[in-house]
Amino acid sequence: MLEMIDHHSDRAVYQQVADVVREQIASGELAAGAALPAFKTLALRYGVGIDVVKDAVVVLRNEGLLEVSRGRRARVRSVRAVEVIAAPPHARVSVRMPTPAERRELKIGEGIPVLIVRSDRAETIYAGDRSEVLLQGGP
Amino acid sequence: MLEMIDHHSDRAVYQQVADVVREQIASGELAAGAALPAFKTLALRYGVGIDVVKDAVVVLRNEGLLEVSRGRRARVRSVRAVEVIAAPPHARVSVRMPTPAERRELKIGEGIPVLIVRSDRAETIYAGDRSEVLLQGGP
DNA sequence: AGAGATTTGTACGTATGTATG
DNA sequence: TCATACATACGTACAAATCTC
Repeated sequence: MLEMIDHHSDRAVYQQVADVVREQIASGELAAGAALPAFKTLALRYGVGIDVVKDAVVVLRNEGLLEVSRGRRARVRSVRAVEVIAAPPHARVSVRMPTPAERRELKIGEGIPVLIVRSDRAETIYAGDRSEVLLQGGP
Repeated sequence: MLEMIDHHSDRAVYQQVADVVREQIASGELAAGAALPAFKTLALRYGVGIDVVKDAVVVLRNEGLLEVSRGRRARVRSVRAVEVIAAPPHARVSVRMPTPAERRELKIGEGIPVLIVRSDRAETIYAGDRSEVLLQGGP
């Protein structure tokens, strides 16, 4: 396993660790809901410090791939049921990361952006992992 | 200034530092394009370690509020010109964080999500800080 | 153009706190 | 109760990019 990490590469070691885990998620080797090995285990496996593993996990959490909470293993984020939002003609849809207040109110996890739908008067914000916008058109 | 950080609060110190800077950005005290003080300066100002400042900056970078690069001060991200994307009726719009490959190809900064527009056949991905989607109106 | 100072990035070490199982 | 596991926070050191003179 140690061959997978090159300490002399231009790419940072913690990014290399993130790359390996990201690929394992993409390939299905780590399925949705699966727990990662403990940080300490990963650190030993790849021959790096705990901090490096922690930094790699932060990267993947901020990509929306992992759910991390204290006291339990990091888990591959499950795909959530998506609610389809109907938007009227002339509505505009944009995206950004939520503020901490929005994350609390909408119960949005780390690494999940929000969808913002603006019509003539109203502006509504949706959790990006549970919503998608359907553009209604026609007469 | 030290009164702003409570080392005995339930809220983590690095989150408190992030809160202070976030509020300075929101209030305009730190304008778009403005450089933050050096990490070392902030650490002294708030009576915390360098790592705490670094962690706070990572939080704000991942919220899309700061641009950070080696050798130069962190800067408040400037609002970018937005290109309006016309989408046909029945197109669906969703959002997520980009993969590293997408970040490279579309030149997307840290903390910036992508907009995904799917019509019957095509799926197109746009940088979330430079694009918004407009539904073309009816007849 | 070049040298040196500044600043952030990365990596490792250590310790303590707190939630989970 | 107890062990496990992650979060936080202090420290140190060096590398690499940028800026200043």
